[in-house]
Amino acid sequence: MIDLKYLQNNFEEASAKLQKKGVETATLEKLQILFTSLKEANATLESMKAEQNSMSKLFGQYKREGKDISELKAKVDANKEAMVPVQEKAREAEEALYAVALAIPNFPDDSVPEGADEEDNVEQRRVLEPRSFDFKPKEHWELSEINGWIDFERGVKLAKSRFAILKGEASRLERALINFFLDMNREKGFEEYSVPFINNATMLQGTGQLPKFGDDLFKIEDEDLYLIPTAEVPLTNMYNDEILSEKELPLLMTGYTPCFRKEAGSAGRDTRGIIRQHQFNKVEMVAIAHPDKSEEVFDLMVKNASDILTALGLPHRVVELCGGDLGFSAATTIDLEVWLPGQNQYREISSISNTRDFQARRAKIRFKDGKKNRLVHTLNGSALAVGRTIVAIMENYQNEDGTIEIPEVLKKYM
RNA sequence: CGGGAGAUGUCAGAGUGGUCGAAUGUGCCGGUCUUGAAAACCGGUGAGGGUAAUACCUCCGGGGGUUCGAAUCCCCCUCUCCCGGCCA
Repeated sequence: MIDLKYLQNNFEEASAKLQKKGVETATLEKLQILFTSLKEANATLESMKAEQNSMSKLFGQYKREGKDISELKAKVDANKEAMVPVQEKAREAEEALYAVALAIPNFPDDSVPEGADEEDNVEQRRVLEPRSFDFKPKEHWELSEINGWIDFERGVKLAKSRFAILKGEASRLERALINFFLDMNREKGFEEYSVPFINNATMLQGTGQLPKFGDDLFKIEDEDLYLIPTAEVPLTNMYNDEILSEKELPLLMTGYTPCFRKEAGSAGRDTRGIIRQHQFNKVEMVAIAHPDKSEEVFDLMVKNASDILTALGLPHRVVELCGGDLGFSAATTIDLEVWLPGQNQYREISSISNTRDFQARRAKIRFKDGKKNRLVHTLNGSALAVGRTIVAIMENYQNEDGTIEIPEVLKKYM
């Protein structure tokens, strides 16, 4: 959630920032009005409560002294009755405020480039030269057919469209990649965790998926539980509603989980192959950092993800997302896009974001800064998306006959 | 899933209608003592809102109720522990 006090005191600046993300000023004006009316309602209610409290104290005193309480009782009853509508108003004001506030995206950093969509993202650098082929490289789903690696039909039979089965060497490659990623992350100081793949609504709200993006989640029937769309949710929320000590920061975490996404808005995109599935595996990095240090943690995470791709010999580019392409919770995001010769384009394989204090405010993650409690910064990034790495290996390591070489660093894992 | 017990500050744990945001111990921070450390002793130390700062308001698992007044009484829910059932 954004800082409402900041919005109130610096309205022009705040609304200019959010314009980068396409939030209309009218929405923010509405939010500001709701915030003001909540404060007013609370002020009225609290003074009435104060009066009620002090009269109640008197009540006890009168009784002890054997005084007549009938007049006091009449006053206290009247005040109590008068409080009912005020209380209702305050409750409504709060509900109305949070309904709007929780749907406002994070402020982008000042450094974030202007732009409407991915067309306006800014390429920072390329790593590794794409290999030149003396034959026409195939797409991964064609290669899958030749090697019998992916069973799309039976995946659909088991669940529905956009579910697939990996077979034999492909399945072992997947397992090898997960281990390789976890080992690389651990070497950089990320502690490994194995977490629940189902989280409750409070946690989903903490990281920003709820309430606005409930349609993208698989919900467990009759339970307050959801399949996680990313390990960012459990890893970040491990510290939900906690106060950390400054010396334990930064907390660097990594974990492998499957990710479940309805992707309600993606009909028709990447329908062929395993680029976009309802279930995919991912190894995630999450960091909880001191607000003054989150920048360097962010750089570490970007470097780590890029180093993993380099170790695998996969050409990629580093792209800074523009305001319009930035996710809901992110203040700044770097995407790593891997080269897919079959598709003849770069495709996202990792997304690394600093959410600043946006998730921390929602999830109430703080640390002791001397005597005061301050919000931490939370960061997350893939290292890496496993399914898309398989696609990248297939397309980059293919031979003319359609067979696929296994990258050197993975051989000891298979 | 059935039976029983419970949920209070970092943790342990007292508190059964007003004097309780809450004893005591522990942890943590600061100090005295010490060459230094430990021990001992002294002081400080929950969270959120509100304010220029006070005042003030809210929070004793969550929600509702009784009462002038609820950590304390009543109802519902969740979770934890023990016993049994089932089970990787």
